[in-house]
Amino acid sequence: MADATPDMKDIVALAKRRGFVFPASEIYGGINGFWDFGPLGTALKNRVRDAWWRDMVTCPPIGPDGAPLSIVGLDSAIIQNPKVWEASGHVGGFSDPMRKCPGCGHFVRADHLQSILATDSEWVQELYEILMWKTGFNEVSHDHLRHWAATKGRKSAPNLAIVRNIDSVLSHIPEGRYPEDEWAPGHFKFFQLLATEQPNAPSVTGLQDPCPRCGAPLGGPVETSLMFASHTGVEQNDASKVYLRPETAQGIFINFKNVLDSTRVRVPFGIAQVGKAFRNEVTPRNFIFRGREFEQMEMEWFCHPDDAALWREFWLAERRRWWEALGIRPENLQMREHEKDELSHYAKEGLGTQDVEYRFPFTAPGFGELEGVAHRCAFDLTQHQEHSGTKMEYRDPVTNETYMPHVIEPAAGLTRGVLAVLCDAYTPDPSRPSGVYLNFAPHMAPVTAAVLPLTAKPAHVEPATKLYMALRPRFAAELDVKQNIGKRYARQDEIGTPYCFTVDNDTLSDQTVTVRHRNTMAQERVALDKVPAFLAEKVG
RNA sequence: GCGGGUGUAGCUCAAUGGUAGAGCUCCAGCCUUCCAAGCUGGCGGUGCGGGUUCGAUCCCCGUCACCCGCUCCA
Repeated sequence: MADATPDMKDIVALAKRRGFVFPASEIYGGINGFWDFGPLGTALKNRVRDAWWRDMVTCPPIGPDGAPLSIVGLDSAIIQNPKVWEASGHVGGFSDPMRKCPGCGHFVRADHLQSILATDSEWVQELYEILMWKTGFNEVSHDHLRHWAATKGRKSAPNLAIVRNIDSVLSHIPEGRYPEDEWAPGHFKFFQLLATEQPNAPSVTGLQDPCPRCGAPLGGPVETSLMFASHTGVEQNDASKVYLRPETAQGIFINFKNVLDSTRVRVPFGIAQVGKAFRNEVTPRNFIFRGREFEQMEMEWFCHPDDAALWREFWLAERRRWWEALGIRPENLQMREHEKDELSHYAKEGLGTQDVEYRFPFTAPGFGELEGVAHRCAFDLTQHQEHSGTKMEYRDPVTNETYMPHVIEPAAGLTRGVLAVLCDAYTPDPSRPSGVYLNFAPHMAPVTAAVLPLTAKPAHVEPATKLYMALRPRFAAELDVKQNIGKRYARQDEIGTPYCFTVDNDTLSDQTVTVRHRNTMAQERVALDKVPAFLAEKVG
């Protein structure tokens, strides 16, 4: 929508009502993080997927030098040898140690605790203000601390040790000036002191870390993992443990040599794959935007390290262009460079990552990720070479140079792509009976054409059936006979069918039908035998 | 994982500690020459599990799902 942002509730309701997306396992109460695609949702997803495959593998873009790129397809197993995920860094790194607060139940990432305390804690901010104002961070005053703990601190940090037991905590906080000391106010250790009642008690091992929200001493790190685990074979033990892939990319890297040896590709070239991936997200949210099972469209572009910058720029532009070609409004798309500290483990050393983002209704006015274009360097091939002992280096047949190729990875979310296309098409229109229509680009619409006899009389149904049979082999066509014409138009509006062909009495005399255009509701007449050509022109 | 909210038919909503209703949709039939029209008929429901009660959709507890806000998002 260029104007008002549509309501996500309405989109979810329409998606279910018309068979795009259903809650998974709905009759059993559903299951958090999973969704089922209905008939039209499947059709739409296939449209997006097929467009990607066509534009990546069947007919890849023309490269900077004017020659078509070389990209081949792959479909690897969802379950791989577990060593794949150790080598890729997912088993070790795809988990964040979390710490739980026994006081308020707050869950905080262990490695972010200091920065969260420094910037996102209400009670720390209060202390900052008091200490800044009173002493400029240079001095600890028991009077100030005592006053805060007895008043404001009771509300903002009720479980902080100094609030619960002022005298005991003050007794081990030295008073005075020590600007360079690590205990100085503003340093992490100072807040640890405030959170620790008896630092030397035998039952307590050193200083406590306070909860940013309530001040209670945080519990130890809890191991979490975003990896779905399963077992191969009927015996379930550590040796049989396997993982469902959290990304399709590794299937490509571990087949790098196979593809090289079995096809005639030469660097630079790409390997593309579409498939399911699984992540145990902490909080699945926002409809199908973040599910625990989702689908990816990933292409790994292997190139000479010296050319990585060139190809990165190429793919950044190309991928944004591609999303626009799906019919998504350009103003709802943006590119965003990742900050240094949000770069993935495999992209730390490279030229950075940029996302293609879409303005989803639930992120508006902000944007949410559709696709990431990452410079993975030689990280993955190097890791697999080390872990597997298989040489992954590439020997250029012309120059005889041997090197580890770098990888530019455009990794797109198919599931998110479907959501973006759906949201972008959703167009409320109070002036029409359905109140809404889906403004899909004609080539993306699940149903391209509906053939509608004006009445259910044989005189109308017979020519309509004939037309439908002519369209069926080439186009996603529907024949709908039942109900009055208005209801049928309304239904086609709601599922986003761009063209309806209606057979009426005039058809019988002059062999023409009306074409009803979805967006304008305008009608024009077209000869029966010209309908296939009409559609072919519209959907390419 | 935390806090708040919601949960009655496919959808929108009503009602009551005592047989759960309407409109629209959908299906069948009639009628109908272009935008959910009209007539007749039909399908279909209290998220799930406990508890209190003679009796629970309503009250209580738990659970599940969704929404909002946190948190998280290699």
